[in-house]
Amino acid sequence: MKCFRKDNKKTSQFFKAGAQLKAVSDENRLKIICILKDKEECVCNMAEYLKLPQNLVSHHLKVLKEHNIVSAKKKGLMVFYSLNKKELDNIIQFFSSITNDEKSKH
Amino acid sequence: MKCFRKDNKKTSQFFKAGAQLKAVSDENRLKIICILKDKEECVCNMAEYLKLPQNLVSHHLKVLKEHNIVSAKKKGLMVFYSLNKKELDNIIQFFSSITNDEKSKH
DNA sequence: AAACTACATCAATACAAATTGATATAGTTT
DNA sequence: AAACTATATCAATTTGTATTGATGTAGTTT
Repeated sequence: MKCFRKDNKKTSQFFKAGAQLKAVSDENRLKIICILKDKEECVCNMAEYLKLPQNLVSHHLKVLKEHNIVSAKKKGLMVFYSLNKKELDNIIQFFSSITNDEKSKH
Repeated sequence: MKCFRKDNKKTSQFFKAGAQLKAVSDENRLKIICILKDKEECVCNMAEYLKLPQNLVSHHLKVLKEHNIVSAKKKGLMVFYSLNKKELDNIIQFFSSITNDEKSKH
């Protein structure tokens, strides 16, 4: 299996891709991504939309930020989050690449 | 947030999509998908490729099967698994759809 | 039918992640 | 500066999931 023969624990492309997919595969984080689809938004609004406590939303945003899926910028008291579309595209592309073999493209 | 206002727990599209993404976002399961990318394979070969115990591979295959990502067919003693590419495409499409807003297509 | 092979299941364990509640911090308003 | 607001962090708890080891089962070979 040449596609993962020399994998080495945490450095494997599969480990990294899995971690990013995992970051994205939580129900609440998917909803956050949906909220941020076409606008930036502050934490308190998202908490209201999602009907979730503020600290929980903060936590999920932290996870997304750690995986470079969202960015934050502070404006006064509030912190506005936005999507890093490029990173999302990368995730989609990696996933597509390992699921679509060449042979089936005819 | 009209995109999830009427969500009802386990029936939400976000819950379902999250569950499927979760099924796919495990390192070993990504490797299994990679193995099955362009051929079907039996459990014992996959276990050897992955250097994982057979029962663990069986477990991961079960998770993938529960989410309709792989199919199994028995041939004699062996069980051959194959990818359900259509389901994978669905996952990719759902994910693409919530991440790519219309406005950005100009 | 006994021994063997490939796979699945089950119970136990270990590990990781989501959620909650309490508190801290930074900036704002009065 | 005191009170307030928005957010982040921390510790504790709960929940979920991966992994392991032992055992069961179906089909095969001798």
